[in-house]
Amino acid sequence: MGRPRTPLLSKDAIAMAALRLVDGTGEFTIAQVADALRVRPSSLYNHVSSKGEIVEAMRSLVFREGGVSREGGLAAGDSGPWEQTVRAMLRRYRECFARHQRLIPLVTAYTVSSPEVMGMYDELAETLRAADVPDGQLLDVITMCDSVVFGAALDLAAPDEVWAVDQARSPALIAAIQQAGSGRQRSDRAFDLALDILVAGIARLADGA
Amino acid sequence: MGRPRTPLLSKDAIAMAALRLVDGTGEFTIAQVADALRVRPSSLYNHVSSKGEIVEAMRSLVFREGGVSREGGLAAGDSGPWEQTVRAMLRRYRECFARHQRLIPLVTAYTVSSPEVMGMYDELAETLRAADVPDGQLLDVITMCDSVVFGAALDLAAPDEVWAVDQARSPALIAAIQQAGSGRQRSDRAFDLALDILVAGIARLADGA
DNA sequence: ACCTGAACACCGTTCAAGT
DNA sequence: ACCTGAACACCGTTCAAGT
Repeated sequence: MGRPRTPLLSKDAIAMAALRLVDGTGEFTIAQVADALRVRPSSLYNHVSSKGEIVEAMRSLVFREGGVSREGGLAAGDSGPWEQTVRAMLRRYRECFARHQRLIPLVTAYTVSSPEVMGMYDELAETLRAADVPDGQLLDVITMCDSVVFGAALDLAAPDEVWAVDQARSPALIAAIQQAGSGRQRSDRAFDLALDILVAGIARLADGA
Repeated sequence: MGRPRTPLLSKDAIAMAALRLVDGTGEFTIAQVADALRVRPSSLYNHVSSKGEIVEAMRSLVFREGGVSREGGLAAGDSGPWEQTVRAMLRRYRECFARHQRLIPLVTAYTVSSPEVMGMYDELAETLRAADVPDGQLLDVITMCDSVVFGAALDLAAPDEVWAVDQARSPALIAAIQQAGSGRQRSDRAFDLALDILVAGIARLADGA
């Protein structure tokens, strides 16, 4: 066939096709992506150099789609109360992956931080510093925020049977599971509670406790 | 060759060989495991039914090795202050994976909960209930503990370059990165801080705040 | 510059055949 | 019951050949 007059592929097009596959099945294959784009597998290598690069492209795509990389109305310069800023940022961060839950295990495998994520950390750092968190603990707090967001996202991706009653043996855990709601609602509520605890903890640090 | 008089393989032997590979390279292959055990790839299928089952076997092995599944001196019946019990449990949980950091992304892919992990959640639930955390929030708190532990373990597994100064653009983040120590120490300190925040937050819940 | 077709080394898994 | 050898369908990746 030779070269087409206008390119059939692009990195973003590849990422979008792969993301659609991951959303649907939790996995993707070079051959499947090529099929979806009506192209031969080897053609992809004119635009990406490995399967891992496609994963990175998907991560970047998801962040751009969620508006995390943009300098939006919640940027560091915002003069509002830092609690609300932090809550909004972490919520937005989690929301990105809430829409693409099955991507989470894939990006967890590589912990490379794309520029989009770094921009998010920059914002968070500015906000926390403005809230008087000591420099020496800034990175630790950010690490915990990251853990909570990623944990919440993973929790969101997990099938409902994670908390299977029949596996639990203690009365306390059985009661807890029975009180809990269904998948998405429970996960959202758990995240809200985590944000409460996080913000309260940060406030204590800022007060020099 | 035919059947040997005494079996050459067992599930645990396979898991141990695979774990050694993962510890060394972050990956494992059926062929590699077979080679390490001086056996043919197809032989493994007399003891496990898939590659995924080997991952599960590794998870189980790591927990047994770390003593998480045992009913140890820190069991639910312990009458000491709940803060210390919670701290010790989560620390022990994280420690399991600290010794096998590269296993983390693999077990994160499947979120199946083995009996060993469930036993850990049972203990945690009993402790938190005894500490007067309301039933309705028990599972949310457990979810957050899980997030923090897994996040800390992932953080431990990540290469040092996660927080690459040259990627950061804000003064606050650059300062934070420069103040932070090296890999293991920083990660340990971050986890300690997370435990502080976690325990303080739980205490607030228990007080009915 | 960009798509193709053929080829490469490797992958996980199955199963009849051996003892 | 348990290891083997051969086979299967598939995998990611490379590269000379085409336009």
